Amino acid sequence: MKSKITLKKIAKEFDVSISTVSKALKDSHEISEEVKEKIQAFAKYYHYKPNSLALNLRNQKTKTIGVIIPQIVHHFFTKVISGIEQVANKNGYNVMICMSMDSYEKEVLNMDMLANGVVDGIIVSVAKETEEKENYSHFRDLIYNGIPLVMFDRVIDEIKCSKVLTNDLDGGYLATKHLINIGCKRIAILTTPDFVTVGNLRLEGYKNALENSLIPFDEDLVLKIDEDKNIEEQIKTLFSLKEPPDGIFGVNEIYAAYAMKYARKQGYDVPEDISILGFTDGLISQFSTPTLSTVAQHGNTMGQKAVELLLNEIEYQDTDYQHQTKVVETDLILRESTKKL
Amino acid sequence: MKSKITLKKIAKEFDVSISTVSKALKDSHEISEEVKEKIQAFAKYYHYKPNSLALNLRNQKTKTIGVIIPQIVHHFFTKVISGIEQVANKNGYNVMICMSMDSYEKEVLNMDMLANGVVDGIIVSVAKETEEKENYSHFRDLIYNGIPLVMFDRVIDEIKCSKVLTNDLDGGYLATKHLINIGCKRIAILTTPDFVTVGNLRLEGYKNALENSLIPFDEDLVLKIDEDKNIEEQIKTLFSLKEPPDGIFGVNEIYAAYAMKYARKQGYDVPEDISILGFTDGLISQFSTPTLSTVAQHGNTMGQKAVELLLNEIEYQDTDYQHQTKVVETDLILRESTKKL
DNA sequence: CTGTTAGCGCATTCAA
DNA sequence: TTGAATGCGCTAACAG
Repeated sequence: MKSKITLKKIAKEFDVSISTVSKALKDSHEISEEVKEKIQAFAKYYHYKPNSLALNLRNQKTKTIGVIIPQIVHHFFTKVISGIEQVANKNGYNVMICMSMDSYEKEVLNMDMLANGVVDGIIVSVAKETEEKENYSHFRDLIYNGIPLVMFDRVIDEIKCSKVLTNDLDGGYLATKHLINIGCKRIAILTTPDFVTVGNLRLEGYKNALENSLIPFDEDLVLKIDEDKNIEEQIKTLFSLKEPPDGIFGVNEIYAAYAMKYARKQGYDVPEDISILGFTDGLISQFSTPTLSTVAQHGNTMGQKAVELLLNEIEYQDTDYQHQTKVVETDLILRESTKKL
Repeated sequence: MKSKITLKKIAKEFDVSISTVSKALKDSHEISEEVKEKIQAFAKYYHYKPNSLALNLRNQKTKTIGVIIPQIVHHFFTKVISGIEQVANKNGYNVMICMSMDSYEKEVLNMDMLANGVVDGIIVSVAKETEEKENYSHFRDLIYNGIPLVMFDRVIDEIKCSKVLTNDLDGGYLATKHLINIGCKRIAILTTPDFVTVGNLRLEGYKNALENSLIPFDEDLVLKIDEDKNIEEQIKTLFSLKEPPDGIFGVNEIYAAYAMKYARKQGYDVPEDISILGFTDGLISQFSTPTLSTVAQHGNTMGQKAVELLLNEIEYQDTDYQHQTKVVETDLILRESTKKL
């Protein structure tokens, strides 16, 4: 293995000091043309590149931002990351992605690792387990240590930092309202357990829409999916009701897809007998049959905004910068799984 | 902003030397119990964590591995990354993910950045543009500089490094053979442009299967998709043939899904009139209607193997370690889009 | 025009 | 038992 070329080695080669080399490579006017030329030529020939670690240590910054997401196998997060990459790169920053796998412990480990000088700032979408445990001290530590933090999508209200979120309340409302408008009378919602904030907000939006249309809320139509158990089995209960639903709102596309699959298997026609609406515009929605109407979440935009906020904080680190919360609106994308108006 | 606590600060606090603190925190026997105790307590209270940059610089290693993938919005890559994370973490390594966006330039930039001391080794799946340009000097430089490199899925034969690949040839064969077995007479293939190796290999497998069954190869049934153009339009040509296909093999699940969508729109019954088979077992395959039969690619396993190979190389860096090539076999997953045997 | 020195944060060898 | 010195690779202020 050839070890990398360093200033020191170049210096030895020409029998000059390290700083001479450093300056020569920066094309400093302090150095004679002659020396500069030969040093530059030599460096180029050997593909000299300053060692990032040394630079980072010296400058006390790394020009990279860390991202911690629960799962990468989710289309939404994948879109967010693309958005993050785009604007980070444009601003000369690199991106380091870590996964918490929705585990509190892994989230803490990743944060610790990133916080120790590895990145200039961190973007997080909180792990489910962290939301469940409500143990947020690692975020507080981070902020206390002066490392800029931006949360997106799954955020913690109590933590004071910039945030980017989907208008989940509104999204839930939009979805439900649309189902009502096309004539659904019994609208079920497939949502997450209570501790998942975004699920809760979408549920709130659902309730608001019902109330707004004077439709009584029926507890039986709320199904909180436990992902550790068989999802189909859980959906079954909905269709076993005395009065089964004629409309279903799934708070993510997987739930909606499962519901649609089950309904069709039971002989329901979608959307004639039952309309189904999802959340997040992923590939499943586009390729399922019938294609799935859904509330689009604009993951790309969220990622972009998150970086913008973070870079602001990184630059204004000393002055007292005001934390901001950006809300990204949702859109209804109507496809085949819901009846036409 | 409170700046992070360092050995220096602790040293000043107790009016001892930095090295004393360093040793105390390592519970060295050289330091008196008394001093150790108070220093450790202090460090704990202030959440002291050694600065990674400094450690890395000193140790000349970072305990992180870099991954460069073309796109993150692909289910396959997402699975690979999960596999990589799993075994990397288990071995105390962190993972840094970069995207080349299938661009040669971004691939080079990312590699340069990772190579400058940021990571101990790199795992790559080559960008399309790089395959097209056949410009591989950045890989050679990397190897020349002694940085371990492992390629997966989209690999370059000429570059000498460890590799993990899907048995694309066999996968293509399996898929085609199955279509033949269930009675398809005119089997079309939806593949990539020539320069994409994996597409080519799957096409080879397709040809082999035809030959093996004494079915003449028909150029008209080979459609090389240009992703920059409208995909549906391109698929249309296949169905406008005098003798349209009764079986379609798509070299990835998107192509297969598009084909199925189009066929159904034209009134074909899948699988009665036409059988469709994809490659890569992603979400689309599972949730489309009918569900898509496919050649499973085991992305997770590939990721795991890639890290294993890389870690080997990192450890045996000085000795002359033999590069290995691991082939991950494919499996046929039969669902509803192909006729039963 | 060139070199010396100091420092970023840490670990380690050697000296006291 | 403690500390001073050295080095990882680099830059920048300051001397010469």
